[in-house]
Amino acid sequence: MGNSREEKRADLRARLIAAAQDQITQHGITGLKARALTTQAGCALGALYTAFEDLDMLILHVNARTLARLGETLKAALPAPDAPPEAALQALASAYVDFACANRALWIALFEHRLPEGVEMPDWHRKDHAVLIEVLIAPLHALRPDLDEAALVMRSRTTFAAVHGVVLLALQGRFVGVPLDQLKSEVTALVSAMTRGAHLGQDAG
Amino acid sequence: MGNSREEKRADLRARLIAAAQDQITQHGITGLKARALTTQAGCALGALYTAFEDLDMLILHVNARTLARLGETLKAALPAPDAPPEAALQALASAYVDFACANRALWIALFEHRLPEGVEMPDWHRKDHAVLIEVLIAPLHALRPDLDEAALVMRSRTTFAAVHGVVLLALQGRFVGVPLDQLKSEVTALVSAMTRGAHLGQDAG
DNA sequence: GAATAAAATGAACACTGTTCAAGAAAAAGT
DNA sequence: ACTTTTTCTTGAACAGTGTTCATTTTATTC
Repeated sequence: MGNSREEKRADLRARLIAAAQDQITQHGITGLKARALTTQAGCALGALYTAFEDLDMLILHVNARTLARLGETLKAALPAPDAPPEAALQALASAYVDFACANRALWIALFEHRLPEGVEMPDWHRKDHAVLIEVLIAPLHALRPDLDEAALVMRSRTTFAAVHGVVLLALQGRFVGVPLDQLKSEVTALVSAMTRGAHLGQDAG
Repeated sequence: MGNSREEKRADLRARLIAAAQDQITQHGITGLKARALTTQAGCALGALYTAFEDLDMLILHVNARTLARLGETLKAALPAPDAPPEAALQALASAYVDFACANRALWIALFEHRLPEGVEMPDWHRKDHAVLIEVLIAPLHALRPDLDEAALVMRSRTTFAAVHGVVLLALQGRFVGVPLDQLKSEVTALVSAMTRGAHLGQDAG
């Protein structure tokens, strides 16, 4: 049995990720503490640092899993490819709101967690974020066939960020945020306006 | 001289707020440390807690000043009241982007700072956030005269949050954020689309 | 100018994330 | 099967937080 070492190590990492996900779900990202985490995972405090570089990297693994789930949710929400682009964008926005509400603390962790100053995000995690915008390119292309690939990528980021901003301020409970019971209708209205406006206008991309 | 006490106390508070603002500007909100702060303010560590309840409340005072400056910037950017609403919204968005870029760390502090779980924002600071949305009501009313006051307030929050989301992800340097050199053009395009779409459509408010 | 009240001080405390010498466990050698 | 060597695991100790509070210093009052 040459893989007992690796098996144990993989098991420890999995237990730590699961415990971290549970702690974030229960107490938010600021409530994630190394001691409570390792106790729940059934290992010693120091074991955390044999499995991951530090707490930040563990959080990145939790975020990677959340992003993967979110990506699948968005893809599942896409209507048929020949559906009108408005329908696709509304379905994606609706699925995004639903996911954020149903996975509140984990979703907020995606955007509130910040690496220490000077620490760059590792490459393996950068790509995980692409799921947020890649599904937008096809409907936006249908809406704006005049834009080239680069402009479409930019417009995807902007479109995502606009919807994201509304959801974020609402779920953070900010004073200027929309109340939760009006979040879906406001997002629908925003996507509706953006879609009609984009359809209509041919601004400088 | 009965006011020597109060004068000193007010001076200490002012020095602490100024030092905190400077520290946040230089090192971000996570780089604000009680010891460095009090050293720069020229007082003892414990003096901080005679002037403010805790560090969080001091940050709220810094944020209040930032919001006041931002509010004046937005009001100064407003065109004449009879200007077309598109022009007003574009001017406000442009001023918002400029302010965020020119006061990056202080602006980010407005939205990245979170009170400890269970601590509610004090009343005196809640109202400070209103400047972000109150300037939007008039142009949105011109754009959508069919909406009542409550719906206009909601639409103001949503419109603000949409622009805010694009600026936030860009200035945080998130992977899905728009690059800084394209931020203004993308925000312009977003406001343009939202404006035309709102002008056109009469969705359920 | 003494007595009293108020405020400033910084060492000490409680709680973080992280490290590392010491011990336990596994693998290799004979 | 037992020893040796390597590897991994452990949790006490460390460095860095925000916050408190007995003590000292300062301001006000009589």
